[in-house]
Amino acid sequence: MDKSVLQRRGPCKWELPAGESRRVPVVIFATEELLEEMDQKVLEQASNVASLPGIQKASFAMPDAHWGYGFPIGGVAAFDPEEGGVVSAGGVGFDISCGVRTLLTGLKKKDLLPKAEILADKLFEVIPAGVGSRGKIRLSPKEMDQMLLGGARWAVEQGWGRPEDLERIEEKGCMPGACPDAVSPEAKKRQEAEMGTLGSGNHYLEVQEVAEIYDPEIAKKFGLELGDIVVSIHCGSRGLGHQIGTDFLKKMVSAAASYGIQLPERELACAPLQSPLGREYLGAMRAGINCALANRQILTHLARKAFEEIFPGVELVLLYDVSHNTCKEEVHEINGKKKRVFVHRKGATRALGPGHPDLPKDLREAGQPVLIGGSMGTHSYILVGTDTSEELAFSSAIHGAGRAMSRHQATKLWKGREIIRELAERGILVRSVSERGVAEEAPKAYKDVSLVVEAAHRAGLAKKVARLDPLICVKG
DNA sequence: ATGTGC
Repeated sequence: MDKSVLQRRGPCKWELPAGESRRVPVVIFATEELLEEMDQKVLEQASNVASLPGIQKASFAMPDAHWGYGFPIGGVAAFDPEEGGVVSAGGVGFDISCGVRTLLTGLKKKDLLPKAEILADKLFEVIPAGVGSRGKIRLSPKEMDQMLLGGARWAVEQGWGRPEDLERIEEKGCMPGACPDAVSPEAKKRQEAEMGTLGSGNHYLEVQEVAEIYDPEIAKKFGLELGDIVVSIHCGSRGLGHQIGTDFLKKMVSAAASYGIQLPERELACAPLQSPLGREYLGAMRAGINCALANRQILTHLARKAFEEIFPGVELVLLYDVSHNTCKEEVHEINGKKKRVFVHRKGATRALGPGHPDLPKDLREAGQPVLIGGSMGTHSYILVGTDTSEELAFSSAIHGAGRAMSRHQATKLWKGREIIRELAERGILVRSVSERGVAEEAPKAYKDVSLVVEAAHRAGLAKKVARLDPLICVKG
């Protein structure tokens, strides 16, 4: 990125002032090094977002930001409905409520290693993965609507989990305000057999080791010790979320003119929060959030079954579940005034600081666990929300590394089989339905997640707690 | 990300 137009506001904070068509400044959080590597498109896209009606405070880009559809991935933007604020399908992303959850197992690495191969095989057997993968669950139209209304709470009621899991999920596992009627029949049809499936791309289920602890006090509160084995699941709302995105993008493109919104480009398609289309999208998107929460809950149930077979009596306890593709109604202090705004986080994680009332009681003092998924064969991180992130970026932080090259480029450079062998030599067992998928997800096809974590930590967006290293990776 | 796109 050409940083000559930016003003430095701190060691990890850069600003493009409001002006031209920008109603608010663009704020990029990054080290100088990450900023220089960042795609110029991030600044263009964040600047376009800054021109949308009703935007509050600033158009933000996180240290892991990269070029996305309309809004940058790693973008955060809040809109006030009273000031003509908008909601945008491209501002949420196609994989609605894609996110990460991490489960504690109580096992140590030495317990796991003798059974790692057999556990990898078992997990791969019970977790359907890959493009278009189908699970064992079939939802009738009535059940589909109940799932879209109830999220992970619905899944637990069906027997796929425990009530205490819900305490450790945003919105207690059920996003209010979902409207199944706003979800197209086609979207529902695509999801009929996809509950409890992992999908493809960078979605995974990993068995990981707590490899380093940076904040012993918080780690203890999270139940994390060095050498502990944890399970992380990264996936989203599958075909349903994707179809909702597709459907509403189309609707928002054709409606923008009728709402008198000047779009700097078509991909920024949006609708006023107070318009019928805006409300309809919010209802559908919230249903998509519930679909993702239910999906991760069912995958958790499947992982528990696999673990029970290999390690009888072992209990998988949910540490936390975060979403990183959402638009949520929240109260934030803006210019000294508490306001009700709609915060788009696209490839950005909510990161509530210590004491926030929305946190479960036993985590409130510590702050929200912020789960940062790595890519296959690389580190993942657990961070915690800070006191400063509310003021900095509506309590938001990074979500992961982000790609460094295209899928196509990656498949030219590597063969899946070789990647699997190299990872096995490093003690990482990969199970995947697609060798090409493995090549596309090669560790070096991604940016170094450690650098973006360091930048988020230094910027004050979230604080480092622990690093996780993969041992088993189940992929699509 | 996606019943992948060129």
